[in-house]
Amino acid sequence: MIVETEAYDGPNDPASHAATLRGPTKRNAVMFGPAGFSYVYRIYGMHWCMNVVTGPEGDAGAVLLRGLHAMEGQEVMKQRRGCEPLSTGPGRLCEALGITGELYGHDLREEPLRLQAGWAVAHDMVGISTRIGVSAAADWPYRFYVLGASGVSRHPGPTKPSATATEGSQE
DNA sequence: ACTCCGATTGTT
DNA sequence: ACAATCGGAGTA
Repeated sequence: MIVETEAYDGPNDPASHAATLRGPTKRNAVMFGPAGFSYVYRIYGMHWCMNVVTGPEGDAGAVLLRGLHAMEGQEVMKQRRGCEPLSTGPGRLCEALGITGELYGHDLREEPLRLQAGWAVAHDMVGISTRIGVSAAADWPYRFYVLGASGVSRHPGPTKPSATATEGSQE
């Protein structure tokens, strides 16, 4: 169950891998395609991160998967990870699920990796904060997470005091 | 061809 | 606070 995500709004978003580019590159090409496909990329030369492409074709929107609450398969996940936590954070999440670059552009309606509808989450259970690890558009409140859920990388929000962004404390 | 640095994680 | 580690993107 996905409990933490971050939104990236393509060319409109300075923090997106599709920002400021005239068009698709080899890496971000899948984001310009239809929704429901996976955008997997390598970060810091060692970790994989996965996005779900969103929006109509040509929009290059994507949602980064940052936190997962395992409901089953913990044993396999633990075997892949080798240690805890299992799927807290985008890199760990991919390692726990065995997601690699081979799944770039994968149709998430098909095996071996499918995205299925979960349960509605009440508004007062959704925390909002700035995105983690991004320097551009650092004040955009595009991170969403389930309050108190296990699998969320960080509950408080931004490390910096800023607090200009909407926090999960209210609403 | 060359340099810079990142949507991270784990250790010091 | 800092290292690990490498390919994408920008510059020459």
